[in-house]
Amino acid sequence: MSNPSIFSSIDAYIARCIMLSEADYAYFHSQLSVKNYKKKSRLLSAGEVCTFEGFINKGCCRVYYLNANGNEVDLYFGIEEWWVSDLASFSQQKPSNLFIETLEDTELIFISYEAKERLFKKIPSFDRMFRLMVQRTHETLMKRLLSTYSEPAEERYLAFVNRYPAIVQRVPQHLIAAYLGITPEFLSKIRSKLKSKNK
Amino acid sequence: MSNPSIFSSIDAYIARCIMLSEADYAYFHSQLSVKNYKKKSRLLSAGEVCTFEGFINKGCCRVYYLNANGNEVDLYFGIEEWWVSDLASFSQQKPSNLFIETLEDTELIFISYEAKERLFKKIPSFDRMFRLMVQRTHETLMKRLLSTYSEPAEERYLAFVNRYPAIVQRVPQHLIAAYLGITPEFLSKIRSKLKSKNK
DNA sequence: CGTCTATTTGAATGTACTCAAAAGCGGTGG
DNA sequence: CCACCGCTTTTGAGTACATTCAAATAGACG
Repeated sequence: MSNPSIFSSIDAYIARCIMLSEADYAYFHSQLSVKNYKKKSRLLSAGEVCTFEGFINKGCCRVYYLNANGNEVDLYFGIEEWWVSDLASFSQQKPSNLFIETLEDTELIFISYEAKERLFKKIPSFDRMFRLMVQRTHETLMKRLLSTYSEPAEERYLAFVNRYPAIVQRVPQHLIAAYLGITPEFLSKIRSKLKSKNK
Repeated sequence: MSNPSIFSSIDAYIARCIMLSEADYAYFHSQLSVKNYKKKSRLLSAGEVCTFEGFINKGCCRVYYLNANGNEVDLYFGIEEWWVSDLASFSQQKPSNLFIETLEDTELIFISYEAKERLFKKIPSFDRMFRLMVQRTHETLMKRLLSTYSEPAEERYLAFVNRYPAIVQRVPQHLIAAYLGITPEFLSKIRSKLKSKNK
């Protein structure tokens, strides 16, 4: 390893789920690769098979979908300590429907499909780690789905701001609209309404 | 086992994901329990900790959420070979936000939290099985979220009918409306519009 | 058969969208 | 350092999708 601390963030992430020996960590690191991207780099396009799960060491990405009307819908934004991937495409090695791109200069730690399989074979507790990870994502998605069906856009926006204040600072507003499933114009109107309320 | 074939459906389900020995299956079965419920039985209420994952051997259930306005939103309907649970509540042993109830007389195969942990310990490939299971659910949820943001209610209804024809037959229409995130009145209007179209 | 619940229909309303145009903001080059 | 360009955000008018409320009809079950 050129820089002994480059994996410190991902190691800390792992350590919250499972216990690994020094040797396990060394093997884990041997299966990873690190890469830097400029702002607005495309990491995945719909139609490609997603070849990686990427841990954001530094930077910001968005994962989005292009619907039949040509509108982008943002699935989520990732900052430090988030993973970006299309799990469906990656795990089944089939073409993706999603796009992933960087919103800032970004340093990613990659794990490939083959490396992940090797990891599962050599260190079975990674099965558990990734299961817990997917479970958490699942819970988040479910809550989002429920709030979409239960709350008007204004409340969903407030909940988003409240839950992801760091992301609101870093992501342009029209992308947040695309995440909330509303038009940028409408989000702007919501914001101006909220502003006049709080005065 | 009183009835040697009672687990045949769940065994077939498992076999699609992982390979198990006869002994493994025997142990697996020893960790399960089977229970029959009448129509409209409540299996879980919001506020309770979800103590089980339930595999539907026979019957039909719904998993739903009660929002702040007192409206029910259906997360999904389960028929034979589906699992019903609140994974977030179950896996973290914290109070649920969901309700689960039967829509027909239903036979469920239960696995408790402790039994599942024992299973993971004794047969680690179950970690993999449940990871794959959550991954599939994750993919389904994601598609649903995207379609909610991309398609009007009419198309979502058609997609639902197309994807789950068996469920449409068995679940009352106002619950399908609650799944689609629309009012029963509006679903009725969509249907009558579709009917006049296809004549 | 009667009761209870589910579905349909209609009118009025509201939330969010489309389209168009103006204003703001950030970066880049002269 | 300012001017300009492109992109983001705001604002407004008209429209569409979906809701609410109310009432009528149809179905299911004891």
